[in-house]
Amino acid sequence: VESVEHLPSWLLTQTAARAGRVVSESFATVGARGYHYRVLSSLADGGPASQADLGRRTGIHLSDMVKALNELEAGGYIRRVPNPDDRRRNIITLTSQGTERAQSLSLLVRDVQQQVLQPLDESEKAQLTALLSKLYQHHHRQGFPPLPSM
Amino acid sequence: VESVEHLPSWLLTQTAARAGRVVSESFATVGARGYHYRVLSSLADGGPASQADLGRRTGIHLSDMVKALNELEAGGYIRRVPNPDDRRRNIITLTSQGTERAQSLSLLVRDVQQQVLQPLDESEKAQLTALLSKLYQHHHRQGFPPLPSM
DNA sequence: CTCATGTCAGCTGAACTGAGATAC
DNA sequence: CGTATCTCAGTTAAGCTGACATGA
Repeated sequence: VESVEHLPSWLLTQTAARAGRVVSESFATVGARGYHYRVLSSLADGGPASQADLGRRTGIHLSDMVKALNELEAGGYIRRVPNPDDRRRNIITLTSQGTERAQSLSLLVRDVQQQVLQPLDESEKAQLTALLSKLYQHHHRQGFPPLPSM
Repeated sequence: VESVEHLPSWLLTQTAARAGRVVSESFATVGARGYHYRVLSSLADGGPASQADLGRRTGIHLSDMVKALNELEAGGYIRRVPNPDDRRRNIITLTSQGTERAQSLSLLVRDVQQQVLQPLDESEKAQLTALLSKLYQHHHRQGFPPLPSM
């Protein structure tokens, strides 16, 4: 039995837990959650979309998407408009408040990134991002289902 | 607002979620959980300990440790013996079944590692482990409290 | 009929919080 | 006294499952 602390999966989940905690705490100070940021930035980045599309873009389950959008709608950050071309769907759009919110949360995240990755120099940060990206791409595409709504 | 998919913290939590899921599913097939493995391997690796010490070694909270040990004790994998030198403490020891269990779970994890890290070659795996280890060490020691029981 | 969409209620493992009893 | 250990009850965000009604 080898030491747990050298297992990549252990290190991965532990550092992720740290990072997630720091991000969550940071979001909590302004009354937001991770899902809010992901949805808002996806809308700002990729434009209006249906809820199902948003789920695919962000990796958030449809059922969770409903909840997140309820909260964002209550806060005045997004609007749900029925899609006339397909009456099953809503078109989710950012309000002006939502655009501002997306920007301020984005700044928040940028600060937190530096906090989490502080012990790494620039080339190491790039390395880590590249490696994680490789893993993410691989598991996202092949071998595993495209995540939500399956 | 930049794309979420290039943020290290996003990649970190997403890949960790994948890894965690694969590990969990693998454990579930033999009726175990992540906490079980961490506790058993810590005992096999570092020898008998009090519950609080185990918590520090594994990064598991004291309250969760109680639950995990209850389950492991019910399965016959560990024993709780009162410490005569300090009657607040228990001495947690592995049974022979627990030793076997630690080994079999360890093999399971080894397979899962390869599954998760499959897209990376050997030097990339080593890089990733080194980078994560650096982050883990940093956040474990300085800046953040030593995790459980604080 | 099949499939996609949106909604709702609930579950899980992991991490964490707070309170209390006991013993150092 | 303060501190450490163990236990128990509860909370959170994230990810996930199943069921259902509606419409393409």
